Amino acid sequence: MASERKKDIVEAATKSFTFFGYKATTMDQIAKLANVGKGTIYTFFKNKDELFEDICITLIQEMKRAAEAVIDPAQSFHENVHRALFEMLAFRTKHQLAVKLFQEEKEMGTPAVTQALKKMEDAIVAYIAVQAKEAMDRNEIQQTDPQIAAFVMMKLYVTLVVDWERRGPALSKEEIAKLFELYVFKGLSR
Amino acid sequence: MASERKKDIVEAATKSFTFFGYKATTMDQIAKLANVGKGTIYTFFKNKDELFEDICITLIQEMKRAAEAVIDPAQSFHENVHRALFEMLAFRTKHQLAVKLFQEEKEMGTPAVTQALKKMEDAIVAYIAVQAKEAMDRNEIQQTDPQIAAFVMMKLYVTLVVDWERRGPALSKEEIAKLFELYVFKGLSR
DNA sequence: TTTTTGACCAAAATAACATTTTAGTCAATT
DNA sequence: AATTGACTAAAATGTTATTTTGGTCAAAAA
Repeated sequence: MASERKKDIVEAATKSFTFFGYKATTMDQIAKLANVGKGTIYTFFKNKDELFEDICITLIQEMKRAAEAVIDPAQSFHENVHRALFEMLAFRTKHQLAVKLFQEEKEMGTPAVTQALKKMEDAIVAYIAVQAKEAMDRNEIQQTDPQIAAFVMMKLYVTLVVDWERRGPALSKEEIAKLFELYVFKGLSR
Repeated sequence: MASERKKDIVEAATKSFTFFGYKATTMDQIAKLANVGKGTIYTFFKNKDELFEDICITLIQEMKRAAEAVIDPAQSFHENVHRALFEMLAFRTKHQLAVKLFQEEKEMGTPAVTQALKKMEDAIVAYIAVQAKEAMDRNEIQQTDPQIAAFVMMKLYVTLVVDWERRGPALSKEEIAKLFELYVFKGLSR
């Protein structure tokens, strides 16, 4: 089993990316944190970017797994969106990496980070789109472009969770869930 | 009537800000474009930033006027939002200044521009919030936080008009109106 | 042999310094 | 009283020197 070291490296790198961001994390730092010679990192990963991408892919997978753990195909799309939403709100407080990357993207615009976030966005939107399409085929929700529906949901999530904080007091999980339901499912019409 | 010159200056500055953005526009350039000595600008405006703010305030006022020209208090909130939305989509193609500032903000992060856009956002959200509040009081739409409702509408507008272009083909005015109605008023539920 | 290592190197980032550009002033001009 | 453009200090930009960092590889360790 050669990859106890690989695990150490990935763990150290994840910690460092989470605390300092992509740019401020050096390969020497990762090596030191992992108690490994720098060269060892390069036996597992071609370069810094590939190591970073590997970690991002893991993050996406974990998000997916977390969502799938609460989604019940027997339940309605509406109910599952609610469950997944709460799961993501909980996930967020645990996995600070995405939060840190979001921040680095906005205030430094590091290319590798921009690219990584784009991929995450793609994965999330694609995932929601599939669920939405299925719900439409089951005639559970209105017929509309599933890609756009997924994109709008993701953006609304960011709007309520991240953007709103700059205008008013941060919203509680319950408030976010209520508002998400209002705008995505019910609409303002009476 | 001393202010034929002031008008020239404001016109020249508006043109330059629109074509080159805030940072790439110099006071010398504005003076030359307006056929005016540079000092003259400073008899009307304390500094570059104040001149810029003045122009931004005018833009906000024009947007407000354009919206109010199509809004009919006798009509429903729903109908008025539809009208205002179309007016804004038309307005956008005319007044390229906001578009240019949006771009400069995203790719350069010029502080003065960030601040100006924040003010525009505030003005727009405040305006929509008042309309939404009135509609709620008339029991025309669901009771909810009008500030958040306004914020969500503005963000949805940006999502559909600007952000979506990076994922799929730009949406037509009609498509945008349909989607806006779907998510704000009707909701996905059947 | 295979895996690990850290001194080593080229390239990139940063700092230090020189040069140019620009916002804003004001004495002279109209 | 209004206008101007040469002028200045400060900011931006360009240039060069210095340091940092990603990535390599011959040697050491396993």
